[in-house]
Amino acid sequence: MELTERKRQILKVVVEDYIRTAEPVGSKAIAGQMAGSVSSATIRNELADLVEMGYLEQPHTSAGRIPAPKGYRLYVNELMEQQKLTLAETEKINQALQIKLEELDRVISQAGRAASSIVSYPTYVTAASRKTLTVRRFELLPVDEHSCIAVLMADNSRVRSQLLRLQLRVDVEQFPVLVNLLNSHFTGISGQEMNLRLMNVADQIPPALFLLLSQTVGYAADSLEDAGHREVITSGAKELLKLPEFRDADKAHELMSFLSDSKENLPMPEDGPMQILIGPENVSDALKDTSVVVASYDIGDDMRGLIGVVGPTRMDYAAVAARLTGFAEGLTRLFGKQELPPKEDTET
Amino acid sequence: MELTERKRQILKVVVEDYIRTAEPVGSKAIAGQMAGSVSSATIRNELADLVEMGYLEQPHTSAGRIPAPKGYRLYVNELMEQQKLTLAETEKINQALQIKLEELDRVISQAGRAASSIVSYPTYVTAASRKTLTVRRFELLPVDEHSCIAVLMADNSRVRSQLLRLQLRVDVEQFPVLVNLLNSHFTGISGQEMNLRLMNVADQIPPALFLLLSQTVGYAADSLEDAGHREVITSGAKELLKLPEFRDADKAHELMSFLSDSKENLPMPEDGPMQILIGPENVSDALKDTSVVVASYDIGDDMRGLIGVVGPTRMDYAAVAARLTGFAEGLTRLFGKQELPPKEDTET
DNA sequence: TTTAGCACTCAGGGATATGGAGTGCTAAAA
DNA sequence: TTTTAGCACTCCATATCCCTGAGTGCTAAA
Repeated sequence: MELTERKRQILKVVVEDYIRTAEPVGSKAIAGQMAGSVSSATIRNELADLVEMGYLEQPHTSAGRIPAPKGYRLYVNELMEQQKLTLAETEKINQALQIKLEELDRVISQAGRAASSIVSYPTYVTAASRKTLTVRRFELLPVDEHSCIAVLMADNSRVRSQLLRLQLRVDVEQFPVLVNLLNSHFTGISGQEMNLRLMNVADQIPPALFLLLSQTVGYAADSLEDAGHREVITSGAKELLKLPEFRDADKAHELMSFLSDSKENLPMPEDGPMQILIGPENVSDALKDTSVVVASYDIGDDMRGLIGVVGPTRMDYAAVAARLTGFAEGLTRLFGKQELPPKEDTET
Repeated sequence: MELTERKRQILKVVVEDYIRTAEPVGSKAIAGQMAGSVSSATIRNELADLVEMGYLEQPHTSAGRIPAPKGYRLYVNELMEQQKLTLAETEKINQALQIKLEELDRVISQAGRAASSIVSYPTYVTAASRKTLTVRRFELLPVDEHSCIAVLMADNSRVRSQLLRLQLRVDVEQFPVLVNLLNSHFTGISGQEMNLRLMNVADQIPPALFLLLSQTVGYAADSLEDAGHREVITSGAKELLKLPEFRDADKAHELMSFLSDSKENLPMPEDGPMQILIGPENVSDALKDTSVVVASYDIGDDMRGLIGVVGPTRMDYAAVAARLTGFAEGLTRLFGKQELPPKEDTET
């Protein structure tokens, strides 16, 4: 059977109506919205065809039709009109992005919350490095005879520091030696490699120094791993409760547990700036009845972040996609504006 | 009317039964649990008295009784038996506390999640400094001509660092001068005072230096404020959905919004190691129908943290109190074990 | 190919029974 | 004076039934 232009029109109306009302839509309502060009009886014939072709579903005889996943897919791919953000919405997004730049992960989590409040669905955010991070520079600052501060700067210009406890006493004059060693042999390599090289120098320097060295390297390796790690932050799960499809507490609980526990399983598509996953297209079972819209944004320094929205299959794809894209662009701009990850001074 | 011992017994049975089942409890059931010493008719007389005295309530004629807030209060104050944790539970708590010590706020949020999973109610956690923090030591490490790293160590031994961008070129030789100035004039004082002193030195040093100085001081002041700030982290809100009293999505949504938005209003009692707030005893309207159990724990360095549990008025006070106390003690131990906030090395 | 008409289906909602848990009260027993 | 058994009464919860209205599928005419 052929998918005529009229069928497509009808499908579009059904999807958009159902997105709005969450109620099955009937032939009469469709006829009304199609400017009276055809009668409801004709629509009914078309609807029957669309059901047969798998684009629509019927909860029971004598109910209206609701879109099937295949119908949503067609809608998203071909029927959906690019929605433009109103000035007010753009404004709102930009306002939400007036984040004081601090720790990267804080920005991420704030961004998630802001996004969630804008699309009013739960969101998840993540930032992942595209290439493995390395340390660009080490520094060790003696504090007292029991401790010193290790400072390291990654090759994405992020700085971390940590107080280290000295297991064995280390002479202050030895510090420059150690720092030299670190900077000459442990920069520009991955955490694993660091640990390997550590073995090589084990018997070439005194034990006290080696202990401190391995502490520092251990800290560095951990930091790198941490920064490269795909931490996922979810927010706004409570928005689910507003939706009629999650008024059932059990369902809501199930999805919320999934969102807060098994974050590794959240969709992380690699291709393109935006992707929409509809119902059963999701791999995770918990998401089989929901749809996910994911957009990616660029952080400087070869990092790439993802920001996703989880909602019912009947979510307003056009609106969410537009807002999310706007948001991702905003984030890219935000991070692009300054290569270094520093703060903006509040006053002075 | 007098509150006889038997009335107290009955009250206790009612509270505990209701906590377990969330259903009004009737005279017959009570008689059964009181080892048959009296008949249900007698119980009924007593129940009527207890209602009159305000300890119990009756949803409607011909229903069983449920505890009134006053009844819970008496139960918590006098009737409740100190519950001892089983070995398995202690074990579970200790296991949950095997947290790798990293950033303090991460520990806090992890602790919250762990606690929530143990008591299966939503929790909130916070850490607040008892006295104002100050910087003990400053350090500035030149990176290149556009940037340098500021490292500062607070008087609670926590170390933070940040890449600073140089607005004006600063000669490398000037760095020690600046560090000296910082360490001699800006240590041991609060953030506000720092900004004041900044004014005083404004015209005594070259502009380039002053700019960097004020950047550093600004960063320090921010960090101190941040650390002293009462950030509240909530977790486990989804647990609410399991409870019959929150099967109504609207109610659940309301409370969850409160938990995630208006964190400042969460109860922060100052007295004693533990406190229980029952229903209307809560100040916030959103908590009028819920109870809160809060325990405090000691972080070293004059810091004090709070960990609270939010649940229905019918929550199992004895169990929650015991677990929460255990948890708070565990946290105190955890922080006490090592004055310095550093990590334990994972390997080597 | 489209439309009007008509019989048919089914979910949702309101009204109406019915069962059962639990009470309050009274009068007798301890 | 306190406790207990007995009994009538209350009221929620559940099930049942019926009805309405929206919506369909089909047929026959335009």
